[in-house]
Amino acid sequence: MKELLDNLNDSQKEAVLFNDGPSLIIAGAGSGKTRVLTYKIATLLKSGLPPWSIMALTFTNKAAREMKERIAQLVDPASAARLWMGTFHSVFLRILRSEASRLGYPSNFTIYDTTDSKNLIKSIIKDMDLDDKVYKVNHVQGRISSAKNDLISPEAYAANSEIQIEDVRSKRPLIKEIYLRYTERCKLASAMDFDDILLMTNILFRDFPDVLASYQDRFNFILVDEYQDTNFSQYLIVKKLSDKQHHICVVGDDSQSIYSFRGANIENILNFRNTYPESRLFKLEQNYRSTQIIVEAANSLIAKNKSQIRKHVFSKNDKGSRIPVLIAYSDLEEGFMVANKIVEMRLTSLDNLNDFAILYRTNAQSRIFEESLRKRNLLYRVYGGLSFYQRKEIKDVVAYLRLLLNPDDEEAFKRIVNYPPRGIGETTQQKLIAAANAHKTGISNIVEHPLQYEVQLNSGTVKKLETFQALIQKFRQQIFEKNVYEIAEQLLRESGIINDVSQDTSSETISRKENLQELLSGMNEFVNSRLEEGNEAVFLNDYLSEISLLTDQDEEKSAEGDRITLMTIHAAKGLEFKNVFVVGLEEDIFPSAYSLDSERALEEERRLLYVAMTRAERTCLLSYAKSRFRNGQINFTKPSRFLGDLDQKLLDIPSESSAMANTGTCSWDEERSGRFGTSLFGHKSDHSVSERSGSYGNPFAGARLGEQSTGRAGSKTGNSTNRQRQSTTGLTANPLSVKSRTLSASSDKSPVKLPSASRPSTVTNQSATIQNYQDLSVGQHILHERFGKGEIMTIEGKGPDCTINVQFEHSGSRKLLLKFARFSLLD
DNA sequence: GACGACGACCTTTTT
DNA sequence: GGTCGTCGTC
Repeated sequence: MKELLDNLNDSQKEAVLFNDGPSLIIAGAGSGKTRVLTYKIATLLKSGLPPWSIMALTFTNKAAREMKERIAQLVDPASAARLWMGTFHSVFLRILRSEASRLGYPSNFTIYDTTDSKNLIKSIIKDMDLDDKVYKVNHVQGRISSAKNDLISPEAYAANSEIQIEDVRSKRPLIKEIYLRYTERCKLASAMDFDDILLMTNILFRDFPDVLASYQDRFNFILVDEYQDTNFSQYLIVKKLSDKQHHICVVGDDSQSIYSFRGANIENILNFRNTYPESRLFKLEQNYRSTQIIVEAANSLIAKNKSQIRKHVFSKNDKGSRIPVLIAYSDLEEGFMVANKIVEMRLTSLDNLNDFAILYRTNAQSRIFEESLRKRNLLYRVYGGLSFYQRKEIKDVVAYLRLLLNPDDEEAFKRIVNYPPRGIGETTQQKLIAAANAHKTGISNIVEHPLQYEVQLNSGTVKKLETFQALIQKFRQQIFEKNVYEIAEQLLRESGIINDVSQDTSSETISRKENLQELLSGMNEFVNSRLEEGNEAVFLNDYLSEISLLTDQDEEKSAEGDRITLMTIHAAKGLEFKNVFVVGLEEDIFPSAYSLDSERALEEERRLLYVAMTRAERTCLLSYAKSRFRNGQINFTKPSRFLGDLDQKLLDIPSESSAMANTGTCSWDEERSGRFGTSLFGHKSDHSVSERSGSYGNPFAGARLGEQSTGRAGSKTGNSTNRQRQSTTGLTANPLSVKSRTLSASSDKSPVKLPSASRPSTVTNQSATIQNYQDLSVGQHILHERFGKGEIMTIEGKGPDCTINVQFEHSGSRKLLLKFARFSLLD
């Protein structure tokens, strides 16, 4: 016990040792939060508390697994295994399975994942004859999900005037009806969605006080990690469970609350002390991870947020060096700069590729970095995106398995009743489901006795259904006789899936086959490891329960050697890397365009950057591009306002790039000022500020004001066509793009002749097309809007049809058609 | 009912 | 640029 505590600093020790009542541990980034949690649990175990009386709730399965491992080392593996430790969803799913009957569910109920939910909502919208352009699935699903997280039933939803006003105002008054039907359909299908797991737990505890009491007695101690990311539903579960013994300890950092989009409520942590007035507060403020400069910079950023718990995170590590800001002309160049920087850093250090992470706001941003890293022969690994279990072929097999276990699983049924094709199409499915709904019964009754329920089917269809049923029944009889692997393997063959996948041999189907193979071996592994753990038998239900809550986050495939990590910032939470690139620091990306209309959302974006920066141990680098290819066109971007929030003293902004900026894009500010006069904007243009700022001042402050006050109103309306045009010309310059050629034909008419006179002052106009073709010569240096700096290698043809070959510094060599190419001359 | 072509819309973030 | 859904044809 004593040795245990020797590894902790004073404030950590205090937090670990206080177990007499509720406590809140505010743990700054890198302050050893996990350590405190594990040591606390270890201490509790060593003091004699049985492991099954401790509930520890984490945010991801991975976090739970890691903590278990550490506790296994600190105490012993057997105790660690018996802890009730896991995500909210997995822990309460376990409880729900054993109490399901009280809620009117069979214990083998299905978990609908988000795709299932959306599909169901989609079909309800269709059933109701609503316009799916107005009732967008994502929106409706979001409304329902937040209602559930706020514990608002369909009835309460309909009765809540505030909600109703909102829905009516957004022209979607019938969401209440969709919600109601959705709930009924889930019930008929014996299915719960993710939110239901928490909602149903609350209902269970509300309606069955005896059940609640038994769990209150059972769990002596409840710990919650990442408390800042809990939602109301989770808050209430924890509150109720701990109401008797008051042994609750929550750990979190309000500065790292980044999940409000899925209902997380930062108020939970901010108000903890009101909820538990007798609680103790502990603060862990020493950051052991990062350099002083990184910590200070992150502090300077987060200080711009209004709502937070006061704390002072500090580091006693090396001071470190200032935070480099990489400025690129285009998204493409940003990729090259980052890749080059990594190469450069590895020349002067012994860092492995594992020591580097590229963190971005959205998954879509990964591609460019993948390309640039590939070109540099740097190995990398992309996290996120489509999880293994979300792939079509995998979901198909899983749907079969789900249907075996739960015959009423409507979404699984729809998915596979006609896959592989067996002549039971849309129409038949519709009839079956309509009948199920009409009779308020599960789909299995209808499928087994279509004629009794007066479903109008021709005899051929009935036959086909019977054949399908026979197949399912055959396997269903085996689910508690054979293990998952055996069942799935046989099922793949007999259902015709293997056949279907093997039919054509395009490269895509090959990988589908491989995926199926991987699924099978995963099942095999699952069975074996469960047997090793001492389980007597491992069946389908165990497997499905396990994977229903699994995400790719939890895939532990990271053993594959030395690679650079690419992931979203959300995915990076809780991780640390020696060197971190935070990329795409541009308005509308980071902060996201969706966050701009609310201060709350904006603060969350700021916290997101805080999280990103504090992942770094030694070096944190920030980057942005001045133009970005998005949704099929080039957009000009503004540096993120967050760059301006950071303490400028701590940033390292290359003077060269601000000099380059003057010749390039920034000239549009001169133009703008020239035409309209500075007074209109009431501030200096970006670059004139940044010019001064080499050593002092805030180069981004101007940018921020600028984009807010001038609005890009002008460019949004009148000039948007110009922008599009520009994107086509941009593409034309790209020899790889075939499509663009056809596009450029249509825009041919105007842009060529427009140059100076008739065009309004826009970005487009600035690094304008070159009119005096004779000015060009081989060897001339140019600055291209998208490709950056380059040198002209050859010139071919004359006049507007002249093409030049340019060797770009970071974008390779490209052929540019002069009349379209947008660049300015250097030298 | 299956398949292929075309067009719309898209992008936060995930248990 | 990529995916998903719709529409038209066989």
